[in-house]
Amino acid sequence: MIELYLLEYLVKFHELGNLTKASEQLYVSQPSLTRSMQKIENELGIELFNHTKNKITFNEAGELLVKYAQNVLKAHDLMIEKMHDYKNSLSTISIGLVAPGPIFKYGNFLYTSFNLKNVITSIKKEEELIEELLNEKQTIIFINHLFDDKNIVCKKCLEEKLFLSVPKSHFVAGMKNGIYFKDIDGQSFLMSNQIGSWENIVQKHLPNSKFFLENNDNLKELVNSSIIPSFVTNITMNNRLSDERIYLPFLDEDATMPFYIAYLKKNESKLENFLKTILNY
Amino acid sequence: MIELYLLEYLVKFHELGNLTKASEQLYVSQPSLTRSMQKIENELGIELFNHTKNKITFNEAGELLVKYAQNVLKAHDLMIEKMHDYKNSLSTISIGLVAPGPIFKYGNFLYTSFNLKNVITSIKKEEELIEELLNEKQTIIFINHLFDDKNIVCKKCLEEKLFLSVPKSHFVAGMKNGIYFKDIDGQSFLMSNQIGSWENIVQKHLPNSKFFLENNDNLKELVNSSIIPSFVTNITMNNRLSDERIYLPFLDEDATMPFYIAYLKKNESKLENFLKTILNY
DNA sequence: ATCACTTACGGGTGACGTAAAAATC
DNA sequence: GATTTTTACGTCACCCGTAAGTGAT
Repeated sequence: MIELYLLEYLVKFHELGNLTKASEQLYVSQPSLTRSMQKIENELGIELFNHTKNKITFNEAGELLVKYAQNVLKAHDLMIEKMHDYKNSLSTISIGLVAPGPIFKYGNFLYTSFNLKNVITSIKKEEELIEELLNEKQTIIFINHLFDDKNIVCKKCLEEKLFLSVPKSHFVAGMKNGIYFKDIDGQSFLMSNQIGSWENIVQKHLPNSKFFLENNDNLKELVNSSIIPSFVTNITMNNRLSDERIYLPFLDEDATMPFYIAYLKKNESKLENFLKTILNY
Repeated sequence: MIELYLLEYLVKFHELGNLTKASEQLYVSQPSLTRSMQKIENELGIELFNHTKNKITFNEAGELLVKYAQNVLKAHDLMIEKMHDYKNSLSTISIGLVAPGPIFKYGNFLYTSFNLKNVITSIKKEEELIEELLNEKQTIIFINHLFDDKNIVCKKCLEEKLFLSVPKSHFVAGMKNGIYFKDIDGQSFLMSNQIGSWENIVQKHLPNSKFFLENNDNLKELVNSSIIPSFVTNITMNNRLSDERIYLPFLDEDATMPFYIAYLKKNESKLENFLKTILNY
């Protein structure tokens, strides 16, 4: 058996054409390379090089060996790469959501509950999330309805409630008990472009309104410097409170969005810490 | 870099399911295998096994690694095999002949002149041999005519002369000076089935004769126990002489067959010993 | 004189085997 | 009690680096 380190030396020597240069790149001494090449020749019992007094070059057999040695090293490197990928996948968790609320609420716990390097979150339709959970493309999903399946655990974990955010000067600012969608239909709104299933709800109940979609990075700043109404929820409110604005709860039933957490039964033990944390929260 | 011996241990362990059995087949101690498996785990930084107190089994990552490790070992084995094939080809010489005479005459020198494991001889038509020599499918060919080519060396080396072999009772047995083909046309003959270009000659000059073709293994015995005429040559005569028979030279010009040895100029140095031996013989 | 390869020599890492312990069946 | 894995420990192989040697440019 010709060990990989020898094949590595051989290929590097072939690449650079002389032992001295190869030894520098391999961080070994040059005599060590001489010995290694001799060792390969002895082990195979085939002359691989033309040895002259101060020059060593590959003969036909040596060139042939290099070709195959490269394949062996490639196979080894692929193995290492795939195992690292696998390891990475073990420390990666995929969270799927119908709306971003649960991430705002629970995001921090993901990192404290696991030894995670990567958290992948994606907002998708409920049916798609369920399919991906069953295919193990998602580890945890947050959906709006109870889903019953023998392989899945699904529990209610959260209610997100919608609030209207208006400047104090707005004509509805005095309605402290809350308002209904119909009271403000036709107005224009600043709104996040990543709200998932909330989008259906506001468009259904505010059919005559216009929405200025912004990504989350810009939204808060825009809202604070504008008199246009916008939305917050009980979850996002902590981050977005502004003294200049009044926050009025929507009183419609649809303005309360339930979240159900779902995961594969077989992952229950892995997720134990996280589940304990969020369900008691 | 995970060295091949570790991968070999891993795969054998996977194959046999426990370290003790694997250690027996690998001719190492069992603790050595324990250490090796730990070493792989450490090097990859991934848990590969379920360690219980007296049982160690592969987990998902371990199974994955085995798959890739098998590929690496396969690549290594292929490399070794191909290099051995190459080595073997270096110690193989192909001799092509238009007729078997030169092999009878020089065969032994092939083995004493080279470090040969394999000598491949084949009897073919002259044109085919020349083409194969140019394609390097033949190392040396023996043909009946001088062939001129800038890459080829071609020299006369041998004359083979045909003799009739008849029982003492045969009607031509008294013609001590020799005979002509025409004197015995119409007779039946025992003859080797591997005579190459001699076949054309006897069939041309003995158009009314019948030939019983036998392989060389059987021929001598058959001839000795029969009264049927047969052939020998100055080369094969040494092996086939029988007191019961008379050997008469054919006097026709065609009964003397010249042989020319031909080989590629670039191989001259490799063949030096052999050439020196046979050309002076 | 410099460069490139080889040989010689001494040192340290690490892979090995033996022995013993721990745990399961 | 037998089997299997793991830990402990001492030994030895072998791979390495330094230094010196040999030719070639």
